[in-house]
Amino acid sequence: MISQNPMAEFRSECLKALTSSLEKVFPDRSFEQLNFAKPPVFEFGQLASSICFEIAKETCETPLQLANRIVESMDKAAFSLIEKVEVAGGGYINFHINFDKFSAIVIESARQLNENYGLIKVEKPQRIIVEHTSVNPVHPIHVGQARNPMLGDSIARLLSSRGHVVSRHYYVDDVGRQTAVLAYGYNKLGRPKPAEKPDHFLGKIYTITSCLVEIKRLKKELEAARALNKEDETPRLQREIDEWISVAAELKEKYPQLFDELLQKISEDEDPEKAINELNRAYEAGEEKARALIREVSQLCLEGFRETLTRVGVTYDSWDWESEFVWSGLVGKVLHMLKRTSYVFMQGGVLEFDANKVVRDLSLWSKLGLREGYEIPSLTLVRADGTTLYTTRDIAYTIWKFGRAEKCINVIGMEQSLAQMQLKVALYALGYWRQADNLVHFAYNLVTLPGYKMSSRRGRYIAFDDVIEEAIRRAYEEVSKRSPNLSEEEKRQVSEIIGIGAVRYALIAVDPAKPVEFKWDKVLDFERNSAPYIQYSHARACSILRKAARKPERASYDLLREKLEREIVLAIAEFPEVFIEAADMLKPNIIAEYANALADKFNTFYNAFPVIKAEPVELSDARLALVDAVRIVLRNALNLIGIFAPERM
RNA sequence: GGGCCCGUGGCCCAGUCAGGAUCAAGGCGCCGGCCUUCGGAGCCGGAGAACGUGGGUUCAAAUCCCACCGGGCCCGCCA
Repeated sequence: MISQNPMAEFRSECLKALTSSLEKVFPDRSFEQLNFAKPPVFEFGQLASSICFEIAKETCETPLQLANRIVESMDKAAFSLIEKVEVAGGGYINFHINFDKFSAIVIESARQLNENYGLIKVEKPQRIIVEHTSVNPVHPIHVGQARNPMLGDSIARLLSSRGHVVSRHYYVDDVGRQTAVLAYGYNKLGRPKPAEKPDHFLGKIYTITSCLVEIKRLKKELEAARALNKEDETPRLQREIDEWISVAAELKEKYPQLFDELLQKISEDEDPEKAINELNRAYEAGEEKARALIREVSQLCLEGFRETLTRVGVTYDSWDWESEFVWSGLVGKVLHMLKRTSYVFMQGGVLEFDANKVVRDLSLWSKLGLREGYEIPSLTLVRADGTTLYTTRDIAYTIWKFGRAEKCINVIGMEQSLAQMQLKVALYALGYWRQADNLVHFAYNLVTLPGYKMSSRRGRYIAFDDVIEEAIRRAYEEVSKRSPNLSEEEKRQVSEIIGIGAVRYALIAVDPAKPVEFKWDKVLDFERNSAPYIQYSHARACSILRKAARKPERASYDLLREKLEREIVLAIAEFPEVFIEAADMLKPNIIAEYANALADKFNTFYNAFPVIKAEPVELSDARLALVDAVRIVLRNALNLIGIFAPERM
């Protein structure tokens, strides 16, 4: 017998047993929603019901007496996967699995379904767009931002394995000030061909340009403040100038040649700030020269991103250029639609969206998870110079996405929660109720550096490429030390897999709501509770199977009597349910935890019992099959979070 | 000032949304063992926790409710 989801079979048998017994004991009462919990320890059985504590309130019996009556009236003859039912504690009903049967089903199911084991499909697949990464193409991706593609890609893998039709989108933010700043500096330099990875090269140009322009702007502001005798403004401005000057000193130190060149070229300009704003305006207007320049820079930067992300196993189905939505008139159309609602007003020359009025009129508080009466700030839609803002364009983009999917998941840092909420409110205001309900902001917390705050504008960050490089370097050292027999080629391949796995694992294993503190030793961990540890356990399993050099054809699963063996069988049986929860609740981290826990059990087993040399051969074969099943589940779990499972390492 | 998120042994972290049972699960570090088998990136044992504080709900609270304290983020004609 083969089962897609063995634990669900056992659960449904328990439910049937409990329900029919309850009907006998309480003919007049109906019971809805009977839940089973996993008992704290294996000896208490594998599923438990605490229903008696609830019913006891309505009767004069104690939970214990009730539990005894219910268990007594169960039809034991109908048990198949249930070995026995016991009353325990103050009135729990504990269901024990019949492992003689169950082990056979679980192990054979995992082995036969193989790469499909655990990946239960939904009944009604949806078209889902997962938008993730979307780093502005003005500097290399840094570790802080890298958490995004790791989470986004894992979510996409989970949903796709769940049977949904998933499309991975990268939203290229080429409209806006930052890109204009970079393009301005790049143009000043005469559009040089990068001699290094393009995003790293452009990152330097962006930071230096941004810094120089900022200093110039602040100095002008300071002069103006002095001229107008605004004494209260000057100290703040002076402080800001000082700070940027120290950033400039850092940059000059790091990139002397590039710095001097940009300083000289930018000094020639009377008002760089104005030039940048003009470039931004021209680009939004779709003017040819601006288009050519900004697209060239952005494309160049994205080449670098693509290289980085492909290396860690992240790819996209669509690269959506923000500018397209402006040029195609979609943003304008959406603005037009918004203007026709009663939720838009002019204030000081800018167009504002009154999100709060929408929330009040439509009573959206509970939908947005807010306290009733909370006032949500308004959103500026259009600048005084007629250019649009990020969130405005995002409204158009979101509507576009919903033309292609029923559900949209935006993987975006939690610092953008308010903007994402305003975006959602705008959809409600426009009458896109279904879409708004299906717009998910998958928020995650930051990656922090112990010493200082990461700031891409100040050029203070650790590039993701450097982290990957370092991870692979350390993995190589480790592999060379531990597996000197591997060929040079194999060592390189394996260290790439291990290094990248370690990084991916570190960035997704913690709850996304919590911040990750970036420490090299933590991210590049090769000990327990890490990708390398799980990969190692997988390689060990492969090694046993290789050494055995036979198929486990005479396995007698009822010989798997050890508690540890049964715990492993149980863990394997639970994998499909863990997967369903991870996919439906968007929780990639529980896959990481699960894989780690299974690897723990497997290593303990490995240490405690012989497999190949076990006697009799029926037991040896059963253990071999168990090892094979563990191998399959570890690999499937790792693959769900984008980590390869090597057979040797 | 308002909103959102987080607070679990020296450090990191699971469990909190769907409340349950013996010691609140792991990891790092620390102490002591295992070079006996199939890979020591491993295994076994030990010390170490008022689950931020105070109330409340419940037969039962790390988990739900209220208040407070501490930390982060946001409240821009940035993204």
